[in-house]
Amino acid sequence: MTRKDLANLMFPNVVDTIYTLEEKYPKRNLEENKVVTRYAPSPTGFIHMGNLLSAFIARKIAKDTNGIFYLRIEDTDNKRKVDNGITKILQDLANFSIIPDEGVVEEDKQIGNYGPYIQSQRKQIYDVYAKYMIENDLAYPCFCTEEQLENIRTNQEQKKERIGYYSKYATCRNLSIDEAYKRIKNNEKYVIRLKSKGDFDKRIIVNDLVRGKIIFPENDIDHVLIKSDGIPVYHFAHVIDDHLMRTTHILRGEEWLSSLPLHIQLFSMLNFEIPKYAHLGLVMKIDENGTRRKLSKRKDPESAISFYHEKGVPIEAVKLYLMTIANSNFEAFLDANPNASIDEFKFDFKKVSASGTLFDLDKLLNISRNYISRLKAEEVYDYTLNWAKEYDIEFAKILEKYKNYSIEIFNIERNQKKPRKDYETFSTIKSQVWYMYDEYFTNLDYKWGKINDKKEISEILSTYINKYYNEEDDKDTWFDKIKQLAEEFGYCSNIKEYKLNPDNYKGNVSDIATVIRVALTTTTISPDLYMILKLLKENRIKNRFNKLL
RNA sequence: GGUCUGUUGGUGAAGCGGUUAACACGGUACCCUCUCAAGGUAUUAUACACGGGUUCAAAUCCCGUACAGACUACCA
Repeated sequence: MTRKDLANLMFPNVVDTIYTLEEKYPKRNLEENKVVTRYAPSPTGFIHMGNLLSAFIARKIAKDTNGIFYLRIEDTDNKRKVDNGITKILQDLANFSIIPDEGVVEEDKQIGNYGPYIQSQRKQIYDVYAKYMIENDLAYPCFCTEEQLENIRTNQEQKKERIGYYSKYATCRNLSIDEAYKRIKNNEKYVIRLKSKGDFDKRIIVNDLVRGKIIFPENDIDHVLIKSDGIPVYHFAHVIDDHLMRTTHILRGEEWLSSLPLHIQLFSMLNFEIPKYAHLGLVMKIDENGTRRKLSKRKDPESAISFYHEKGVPIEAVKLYLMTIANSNFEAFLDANPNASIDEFKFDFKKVSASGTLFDLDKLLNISRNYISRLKAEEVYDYTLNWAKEYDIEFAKILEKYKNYSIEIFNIERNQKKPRKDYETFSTIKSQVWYMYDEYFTNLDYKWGKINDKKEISEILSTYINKYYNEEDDKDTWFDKIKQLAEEFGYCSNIKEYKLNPDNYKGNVSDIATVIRVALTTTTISPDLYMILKLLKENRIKNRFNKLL
């Protein structure tokens, strides 16, 4: 019995060889500096912030060099698969205009010459390499049961030894070929393990694009390569896929750093060229008890992309935020080039923070606020309407009914060098403009300011509307009249003067303006009162005043 | 237990052997002002985890400690 016999028994149907695969998936015909990256998620539900960040960067560096960004689906774990997993991923990506050049582009559509791009469809390919490794004594079948492995583990824990299947603990590595052959013939369950030649006392130096040189002990653990169901584990699939798909740069989270020695070892054993690696810091959050921890898909709603959709944060703002945490000099770049797009910014690995970034919702919302402030009123209208259609139908109907009027509302103090920044997200807009719509102007709760005497309020309002109000007035005329109104009631029309001699007056012009403001909006806080009067027009102003007279 | 990574003001974060240790968000005050927002000005924050070394010089290099995180699965 030879290794070849054993390999044939284990893989009777393999037709390709490692050489024919090299021909099928040849080196990409790209210039030297062009980068091939990928995003390789598992279809386990929505995309997590941290993953989105790495997808975002992967696409960015591919685009920066006119290279290729592709999408591969890593679905080797059946237990964690969810329904429509691929569609969900595609949707989230599309929302952020992260469109793959190659790979999986629809639930059941793949493009490109390096496929299939779904791991569950690549079994024949993995088998070729597994067979090769068996033949060449680089891997072996292991028949250990769960209990046996458990025993090894507890044994090691007791002796305070390193945990894992290695050297003297790796009993199956010494099984004879005949024995293994016989047991497989007998239909015994087995996995295929790496036959590691690594020495834990020796060091290897690996290079990471964001962390620089890292020194590791060599890997001496006989990791599982192929599970008992015949499906490879991540490590094996990663090495084969990224080689065959000719990925040049691997971007992934820091959680993979520890397995890098294994991956490098695998690349070398298979004579693959080693790609460049960049391990990104994890996206963290502060826990209730004040400690930092990885942003969790399960526990933290803000880790879901949909959270921002629901909140009405513009996607562009999320992208700007991601870029600022991806490259620390992006903010400075934006400062210097306020109108530049993200595409014009060059990503630089040297500017990636190695420590985990704390996810900062305030910062994101601030970016959102700034972004919205730079939009045109029509754009604000469109975005808000889209948001409302999904989350506030009633408001959506009102927006549609009063389209032009709404745009004028959104336009208040917008067309100026420094526009107002009071809309944080699209979901907060309604609470800031509701009073401009008569439909919402019911069940009112007036919050008066300094002047709260009903009689005085009535007198001020009726005097204003009868004696001073004129729809045609320009802003200066309007304000002059407000001043006159103030004087008439014994309030100072000049605030500076009032501040000098407060005792000579009942109050100042702002108190009078506030009465009008509250009568129209119920609140002392609003945008430019002149614009509000302009938009409401005479009849509606009178109606609102009459409610109080 | 083992391996690796990280630690700069309230937060994010520059800095890579010589700096008054940037900048942004936030906080505070004042100015502007019909309110608010914005804007302007100023201000704030005891900021380089700790202890050793190397050096004329260390936030920056080395070692140790502490803390945090990741990995240590037939999950990715």
